[in-house]
Amino acid sequence: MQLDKIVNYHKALSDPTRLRILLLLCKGEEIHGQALAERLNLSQPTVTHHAAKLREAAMITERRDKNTIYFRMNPEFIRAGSEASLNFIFSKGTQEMEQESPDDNLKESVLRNFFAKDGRLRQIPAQYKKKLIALQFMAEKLAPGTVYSEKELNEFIRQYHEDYATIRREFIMHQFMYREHDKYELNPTEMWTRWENVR
Amino acid sequence: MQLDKIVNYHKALSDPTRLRILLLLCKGEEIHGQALAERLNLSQPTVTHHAAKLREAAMITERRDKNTIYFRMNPEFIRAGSEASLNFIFSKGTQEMEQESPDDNLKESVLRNFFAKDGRLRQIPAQYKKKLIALQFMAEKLAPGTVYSEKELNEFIRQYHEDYATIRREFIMHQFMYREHDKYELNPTEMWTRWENVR
DNA sequence: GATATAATTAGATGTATATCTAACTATTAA
DNA sequence: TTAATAGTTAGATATACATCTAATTATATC
Repeated sequence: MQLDKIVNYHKALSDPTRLRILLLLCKGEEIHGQALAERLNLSQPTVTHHAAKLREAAMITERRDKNTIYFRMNPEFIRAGSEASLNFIFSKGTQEMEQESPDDNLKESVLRNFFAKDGRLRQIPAQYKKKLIALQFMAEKLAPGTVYSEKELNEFIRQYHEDYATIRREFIMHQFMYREHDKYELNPTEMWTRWENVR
Repeated sequence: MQLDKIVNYHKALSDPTRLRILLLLCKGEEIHGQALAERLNLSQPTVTHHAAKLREAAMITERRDKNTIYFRMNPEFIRAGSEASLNFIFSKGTQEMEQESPDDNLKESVLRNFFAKDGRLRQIPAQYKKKLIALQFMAEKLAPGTVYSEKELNEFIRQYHEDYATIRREFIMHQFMYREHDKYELNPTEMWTRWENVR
């Protein structure tokens, strides 16, 4: 999973000792383990520990000469990780693909399986994605710009399901509708919950 | 301390749940707490917990409407943190200032206090920075390019201090000298331990 | 004032991890 | 082969923190 790599990148950099090690290496010089331990006032095993983490994240490279292991910074990987992280958070690259079609097959199957032939909702789907599909399907039947009283809205929902209270709450919860002083109104569709970017 | 801010930035991003929250917010939409909790399959307190961390790192902003708190991503700060982190690691900006003068006052005082009038080292400084100053002072008296036998080097060090074994080891440890088959040679001064970037 | 809803705080629990000392391994050199 | 040196591994300890449930606070509405 992509996410874990990003997490590991930031874990590697979220410790003051490791940052200080990188700082010591940032001039490009090589420094060996014992020298690091002494400079940082740490034991050798602790240096080994941090070196392993930095190596796993490809932030340093190592060279052996006799008994001594010299560390050197790997700046390209540090920069690359930073960029990958930003791209991930801002969803560069994957955004376009997932923007469209929230799984049309799923939508079809939910409409087929959860709604009876007479249009009523058999049961409220428990699974998150499916529930949203059912909610959206019903919300689309409401008139944009119209202000509904609670009573009117209950009546509307009752066309589909007896448990209007739950569904009314879900409409609010997932931002299909907005409530003010017991008056209900459809939100603009841009605000309707999106599930494409959940992953 | 500057270091802590960088650590906190990466801590904020080193948890999969928080990354998923940012991912949900990355389209610029607002999402409120309960919706986040449901989407991520977490309890509301857990969302509060993560929201607090993200807010501390200025990665999200919050807006209250009635009882509900809506979160929105703060992309500028996420990018700014990334840049600040790289600048810190690669020591942009501070590098020039600290490049010079490893604390000339300290150097003077060490040379004055630890070396006698006849030039001998009274005692090996225990404090790291001071020890390096004393070592460097002595190392500078060695001839670059010259290969010393262990005996010769011991004699040289003895000019300064009886404990030539310790000082010889320190010369190696801190990369003032290099040893191969009992032959000792001065390292190029670029390799001499630098302390400017320890902080 | 009473009730409902959203969020926060408190406290418990389990896991992750930074650090140390002691023991061990690997490499070099006498 | 033995001794010395650098590094690693094992195990202990303490702290950080992600998560939950239960109780509390804050806001809005009747």
